[in-house]
Amino acid sequence: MKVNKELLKGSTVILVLSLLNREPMYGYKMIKEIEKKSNGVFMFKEGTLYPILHSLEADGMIESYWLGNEGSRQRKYYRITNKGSNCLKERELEWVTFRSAVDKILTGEAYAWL
Amino acid sequence: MKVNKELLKGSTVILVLSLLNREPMYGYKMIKEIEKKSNGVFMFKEGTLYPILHSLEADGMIESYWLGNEGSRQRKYYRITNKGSNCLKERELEWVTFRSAVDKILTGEAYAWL
DNA sequence: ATCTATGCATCGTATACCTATGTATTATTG
DNA sequence: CAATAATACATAGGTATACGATGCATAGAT
Repeated sequence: MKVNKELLKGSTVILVLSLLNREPMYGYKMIKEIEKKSNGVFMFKEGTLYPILHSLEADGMIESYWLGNEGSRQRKYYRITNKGSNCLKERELEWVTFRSAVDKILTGEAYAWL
Repeated sequence: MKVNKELLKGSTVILVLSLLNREPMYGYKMIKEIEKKSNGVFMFKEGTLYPILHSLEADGMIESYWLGNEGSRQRKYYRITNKGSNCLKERELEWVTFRSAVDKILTGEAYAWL
């Protein structure tokens, strides 16, 4: 993790949902994808990701199914649900709001939108 | 708090240091300033801010001094130290790194800088 | 044959923000 | 003038969450 790990808190769910919103994927692949797409900034640990996936599934945000290409290893794929898709939209808005608020304070700018 | 409070984690220190980097300030004022500058997105609680201030002071990032304008109420002002100023620079870089990494994943873009 | 990478999973721990609470002063308002 | 709200500092305890460590198993590389 290149950045303060505390920064990551609160962003994990949106990152996972965003990945699954593009295509169904299995856990291990997500870890690699997030690392790749973030240029190594985020390196999710199994102990971080799997509990999130289980929790998102319990909340009906994602669904899982086992898949194995003829005789090969079984992988547990996840796909996003409608509920999860809606949740993602809210979270994206939330992220933009959060990001501008931090930027505003860091730049010393007040009362300006985006 | 308009956004998921978990998002805030890891950003509190940079917000406090950034405020104090402009001018010395006392705790209660910081809470109001952060709320105002973030357009109400961040509403720090006393239970959040004061422990952070004490911790930053213990780490030598900020210094405190009591000040009361002729007979008025005493306020505990904090000013940033050189160490704190350097820390802020690192944290700002970290924030930009984090922000672009999240944005990259949300937009699905890979291998692009800023 | 051994080591590395893949792939899923869980438990305990540390961190850190919030809630609740306490105390005291100053300003406002009926 | 009394009551209330705002100001101002502080801390204890609860809770959420990511991480470290660990375990198990298969597949590929050397």
